[in-house]
Amino acid sequence: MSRQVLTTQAIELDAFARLMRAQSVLRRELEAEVLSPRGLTFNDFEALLHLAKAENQRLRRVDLSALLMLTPSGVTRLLDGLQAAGFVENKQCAGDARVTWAVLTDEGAQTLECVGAIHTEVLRGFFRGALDEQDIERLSELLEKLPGVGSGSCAG
Amino acid sequence: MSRQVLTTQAIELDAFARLMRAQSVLRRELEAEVLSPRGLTFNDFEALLHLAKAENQRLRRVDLSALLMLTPSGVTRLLDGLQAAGFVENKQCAGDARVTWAVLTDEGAQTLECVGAIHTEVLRGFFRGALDEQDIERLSELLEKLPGVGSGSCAG
DNA sequence: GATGTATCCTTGTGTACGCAACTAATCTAG
DNA sequence: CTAGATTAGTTGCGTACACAAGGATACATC
Repeated sequence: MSRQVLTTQAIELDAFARLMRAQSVLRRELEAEVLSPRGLTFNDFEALLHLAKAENQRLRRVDLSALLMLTPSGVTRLLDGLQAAGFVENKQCAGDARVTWAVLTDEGAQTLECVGAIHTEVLRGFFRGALDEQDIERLSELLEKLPGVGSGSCAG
Repeated sequence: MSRQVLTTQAIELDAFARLMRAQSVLRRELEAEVLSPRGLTFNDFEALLHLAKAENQRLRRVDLSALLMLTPSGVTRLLDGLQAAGFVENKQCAGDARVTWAVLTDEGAQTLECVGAIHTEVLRGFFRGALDEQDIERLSELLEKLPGVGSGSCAG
C-alpha cells in the first residue's frame, strides 16, 4: 500500500538533483584521485587556484571568503593550514592595517602547478567521457547564467 | 611584476568552476531560505526526499548512503537526528537481520510536503530567473550524461 | 578632534561528516 | 557443519566548517 507522497515533479527539481549529484561525484573523484593523496582538501586547492589567478598572486581574506563561499572564520582556519604547509604567506597591507594579504609562495605555486596538471587531466576525463566539446561549452554557458555564478557576482 | 602562474585554460576548468559555484550558491540559498529556519540540514531534506520517493517510503541505510553520497557512519548520524525529530523510524527487515529500514513517518511526510513546496518555489525562482524552460531541460539533460549522475548509477 | 558605524579578521564553541576499527549477520566452499 | 569472505551497520576519533562574539582599524558626521 504505497501512498504517493510526492506529487509535484517540476523539471527544476530534476535539474537541481542532478546539479547536486554532479558536484558530489566530481568533488569526490577529485578528492580521492588528486587531492587527498597529496594532503590537500578541496578548498585548499581552490584557494591556491584563486590566489594563482589573482593579481600578484595575493588576495584579501574577505575576497577569498567570497570566492570560496566560506565564512571569514573558515578562511582563517583554511589559511592556517596553507601557511603551516608553506604554500601561503601573510603580508600586511600598506594602506589598510585591517587587511592581511594571503600571498601564494613559490612552493605553493609549484605544488599547484603539479597538482593542477593532474586535476585538469581528471577533469578532462570526467567531462570528455560523457560529452563532446560543444556540449561541455553549452553546459558551461548555461551554468554561467545562473544567479551568483556568472562574472557579475564577484571580483574576478 | 606579476608572474603568470597558471597557463592552462581548458574549457573543462571553466565548466568545473561554474558547476561547483552553482552548487554552492543554490545550496546556500536553500539552506538560508528554506531549511535552516525549519531546523533541517541539506542532507536531512534530501534524505526525506529520497525516502518519500522510495517504495513504501523506506530505504536501507546502505542505499541512502549511495543516494546521498555519504559514508555509512554519516548516514547513521543523519538518521539519529531524523529519528529524534520524529521524521523517520527504524524497522527491522524480516528477511535479513542485518538491515534496518529507515521508514518515513507521517510526521516526516507532512514536514516534507510543507518544506518541499517552498523548496520547489525557491528552486523555480532560481532557475527561471536566469533560464527559460528549454534551457533548464537542456541543462538537466547535459548534467544527466555526466558519469555517476544518470539513472544508471544508483537505485532509483 | 570626538563619536558612531562599517569593515576586516580572529577566537571560542558546536556540529556534520570522513576514516578506521569493530560487531553481527549472511553467503559461499569444502 | 565449519571456515572464510562479504555485506550492513555502529562507535571513537579527528577535522572542516558555521555561528556568535569580540577586537582592531577605517570612515563619516558632528
